Amino acid sequence: MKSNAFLTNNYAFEYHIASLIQKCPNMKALRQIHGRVLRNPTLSPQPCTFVLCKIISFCALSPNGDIHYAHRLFDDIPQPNVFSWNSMIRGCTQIQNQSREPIALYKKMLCSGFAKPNSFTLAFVLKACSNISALCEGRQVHSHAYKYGLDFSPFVQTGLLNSYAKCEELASARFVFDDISDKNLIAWSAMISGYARIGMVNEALGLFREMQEVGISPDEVTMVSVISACAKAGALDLGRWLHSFVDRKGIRTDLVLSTSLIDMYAKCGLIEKAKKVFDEMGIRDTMAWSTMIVGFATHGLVDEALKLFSRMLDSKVKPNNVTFLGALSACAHSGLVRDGRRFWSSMHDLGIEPLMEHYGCMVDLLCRAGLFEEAYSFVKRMPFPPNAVIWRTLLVGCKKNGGQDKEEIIAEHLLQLEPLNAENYVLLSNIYALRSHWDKVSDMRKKMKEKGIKVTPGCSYIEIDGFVHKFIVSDESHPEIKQIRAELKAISKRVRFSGHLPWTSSVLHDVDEEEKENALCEHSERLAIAFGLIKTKAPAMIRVVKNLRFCSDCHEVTKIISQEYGREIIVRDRVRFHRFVGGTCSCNDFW
DNA sequence: GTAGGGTTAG
Repeated sequence: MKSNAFLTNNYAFEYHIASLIQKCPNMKALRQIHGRVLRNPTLSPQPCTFVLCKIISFCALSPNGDIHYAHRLFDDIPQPNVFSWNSMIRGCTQIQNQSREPIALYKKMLCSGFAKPNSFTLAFVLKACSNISALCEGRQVHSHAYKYGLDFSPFVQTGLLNSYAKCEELASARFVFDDISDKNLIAWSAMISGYARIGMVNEALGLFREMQEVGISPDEVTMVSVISACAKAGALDLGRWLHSFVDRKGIRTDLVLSTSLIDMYAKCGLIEKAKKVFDEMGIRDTMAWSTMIVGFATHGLVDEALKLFSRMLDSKVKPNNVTFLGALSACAHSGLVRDGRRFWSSMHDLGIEPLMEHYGCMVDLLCRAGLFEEAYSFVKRMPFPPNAVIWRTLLVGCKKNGGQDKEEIIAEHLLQLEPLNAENYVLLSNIYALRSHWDKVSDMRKKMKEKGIKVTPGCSYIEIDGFVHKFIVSDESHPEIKQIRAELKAISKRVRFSGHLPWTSSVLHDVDEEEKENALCEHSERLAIAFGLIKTKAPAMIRVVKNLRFCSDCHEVTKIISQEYGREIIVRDRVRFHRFVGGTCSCNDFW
């Protein structure tokens, strides 16, 4: 039996070692401490669990640690306690956030039968589930929370909420949230971010108001979520109001919050304001620079984007693959082939490996510039198989710039990779219609029917008085649909009177011209613009966000509306911004 | 006996 004096000495040594580990700067120093522990006779043959846990914890969690070293030590423990399991689970999540390993470790822990999970374990493993959107595993952990009586831990609750939200299981996330009896700031923020991430802006904003009604004040993290929700929905008025809220309440505008504001202003069409927030930042990281560059690029402001890129290099902040995507897409939107090529080679110089998206940008750049053959051979030389986006870009290139002999082979690749994507069939159908290959047009329609493929419905958002209205193509559900239809008729008349004939080739259906024209009028962007014209008075600007590419007839009509109604209209489509003023669009019809 | 939830660009 150990004497009390021995125990005291032992504890004193352990605490001494623990404090050394706490101050440990790197693995070299840690190894020395480890050696000292191993040489201490009072702890031999096996250092006591407490000290070993501390060592494992450092190796697994410290930024200067070494997860492999942690693994080796951990594997030598016959019966690890819950603390060391937790350190390993958390450590693996930190090192590689897309890994399944933490979940595998958790399963091993349960199988080992020696350690019972605690609230830390579940919180860590839930984080790992969130990272990889593992819904099944998240659900299992949920049942374990009940089993081990940990369902009341606020950490486990937010962990569960988050893992459901990351899997876009908002109903389950909400179920967990509603079940929390004493909701703190973190729980509210987590729920809000869940809604925000999938673009449910009204729900996010509703909760944002509710949390304040029950006396919880949002902090900078909450603000980032709601502001990014506005960015997604293009809700400028709400976004502006949230910005003034930040100022009014004295919420700390940190790097992340500033970046979300830049993104929000850029995505809501107010690029000048985005620039102002950017200019006022004290410190800017890669993400802040990239957000601003991508903002300029989507607005077609290529000079600004490229100048900013050089400034970024001057200020010694390293660009990453997103920064280059911004630069390359700026070039693509403006047909700057030489600059695009320059960026492409400087990526290699900086050791940034081009990803699929970068190849996509280059193919887009070459196709838009009319260099179809070059784009095609560029794709042929890719070091990995091209994805559907790249084949589709090439196909659009064929449609505009010849290369008809390659159409069939490209179509084959595309349909092989994405046999169920309606967009491909619509595109092919349009190309065949353009070439008057009516048999192939009807073949496409038949294939879609056989496979049960539904076209992704076009959907547009417009914010009026702090509420985001959603319109789906041929939508009947809006409460004011009657007035909207009347307005659409009036618009049609005025547009026709100005000399525009509808470009009915944008309509796939095999129907007569009048029906095609009607179908065009039902496009979601038209419904949203008509609603904007009803609900606001000139000269108020109209801002619309669309989930798909702008339809070419709607683009033409919007130009005319901007002139006829004296309105500035900004439409953000899936790819970029279109700013219509006095009958012209900022994209110069190059999109 | 040690530790921890929510946030930004494509």
